[in-house]
Amino acid sequence: MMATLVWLRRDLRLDDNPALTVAAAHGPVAPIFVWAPDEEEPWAPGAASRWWLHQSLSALSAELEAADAPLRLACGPSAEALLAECRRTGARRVVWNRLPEPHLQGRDEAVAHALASAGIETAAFDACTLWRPGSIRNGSGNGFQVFTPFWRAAAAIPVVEPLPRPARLRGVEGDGGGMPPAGLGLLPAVDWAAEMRRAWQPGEAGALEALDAFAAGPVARYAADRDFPALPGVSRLAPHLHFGEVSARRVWHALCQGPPQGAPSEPFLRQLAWREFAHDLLAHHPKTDTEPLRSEFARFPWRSDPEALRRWQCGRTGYPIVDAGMRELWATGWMHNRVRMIAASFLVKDLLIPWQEGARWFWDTLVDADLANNTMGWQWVAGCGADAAPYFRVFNPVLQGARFDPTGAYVRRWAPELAGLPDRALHAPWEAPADVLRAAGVELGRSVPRPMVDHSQARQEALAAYAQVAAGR
DNA sequence: TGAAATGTTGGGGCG
DNA sequence: ACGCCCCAACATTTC
Repeated sequence: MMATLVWLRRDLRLDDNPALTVAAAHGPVAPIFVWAPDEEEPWAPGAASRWWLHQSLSALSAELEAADAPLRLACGPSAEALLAECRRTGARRVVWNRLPEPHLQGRDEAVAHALASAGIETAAFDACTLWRPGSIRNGSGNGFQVFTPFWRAAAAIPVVEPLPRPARLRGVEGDGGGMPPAGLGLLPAVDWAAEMRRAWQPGEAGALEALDAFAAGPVARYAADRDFPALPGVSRLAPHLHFGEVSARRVWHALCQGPPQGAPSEPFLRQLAWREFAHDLLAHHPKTDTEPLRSEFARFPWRSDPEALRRWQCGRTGYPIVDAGMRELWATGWMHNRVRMIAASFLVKDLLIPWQEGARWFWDTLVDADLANNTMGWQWVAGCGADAAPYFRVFNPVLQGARFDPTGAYVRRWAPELAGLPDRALHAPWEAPADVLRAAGVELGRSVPRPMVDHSQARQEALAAYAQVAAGR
């Protein structure tokens, strides 16, 4: 029987994988992943994403090997690699699950066209989001600009039941022994990933373990614990979802039987819906990855300050909660969401550096870097996006630290040079008496940087800059 | 999914 | 006893 190629991209799972399921129902399956970063510009995977992708492909490769349908790895261009694989296996059909990003649609259409021209049948499926892209509409048929009404409309639409993993896969006769994941060159030349290996288990098994662990406890306390970065209060599913190691539909149904509104897990389901909202927004406004959704922000008086950007990136701003967050990001490829908001607000509102610079840094360093989420998050913080935080909503890094890391456990973990300070001094060491600093071994301006800006002054300047934009509206 | 400034209220010290 | 002031606590407004 003729084999079907399954073109895997960010659906690196066997569970709830429509393309794989359809292929398996037809006969032999030849799964293939094509590494073609040029085709994803300007958003080719960043360094942290490449590390994750390598691990995830290794896991999937082992899984598919054991299932008797070995994964083929190839380098782009995608169309050429797929055509070559069709020739090699004798396949006459290629199936895949759609990617949501607007800037990738042209590539996928071109691939489909190239395959069709060669007489190859193709089929694509929706497997990334909870609700069919474009299906959440307001009364007048438009997309939503505000989350809450989006959520109300979405929650009324049932989420498709996830598919079980195919009972049995059959690979192509005598296949195996292709290029190993290392051949793609995704790993960094210098191994900086030790902390990442400790923090994560990429791959479908790791994703399902994370889901089970979250469902078994934290989800019930999510509303209360999610804002405290020192607590294990959040799911940490984002990178698994980004690479499709578990489907959003699987997560939804694992945490929700019956209607979402009123369910104990509703606070978390709402968070999953933010991901949907982000994808919806990006689909409707494909240029917002680089341009503000609110066009008046195009004339915002941003500063260019590479040195300040650098200090923010490496966690040397002098504000402990910001620096702890930026170092957690650098070490583990992830940052707690509460801290993302604080750190992002600091870059945009205290330093007046364009949100695009922050988005680019997150893109390169986050293992869960996702264009829709990243774009929406940064525009939200900057106040120029949908459902945006009004620009005057400026986070005070000292108050936020004291409120959400009251014991200092988070700051002490990621900024250990401050660990000896008493809780009270931890979030504003420059205000501590000299003897307290000495006792803690803290030398302001040496072991610990002084705050690079005065927050209350920076806030005034941010408000003035905003007034300038608002005036011209 | 803010924070600061400003306004209001009420208790207590005190002349 | 009474009015005055101070200020904490809370509410509202403003940025």
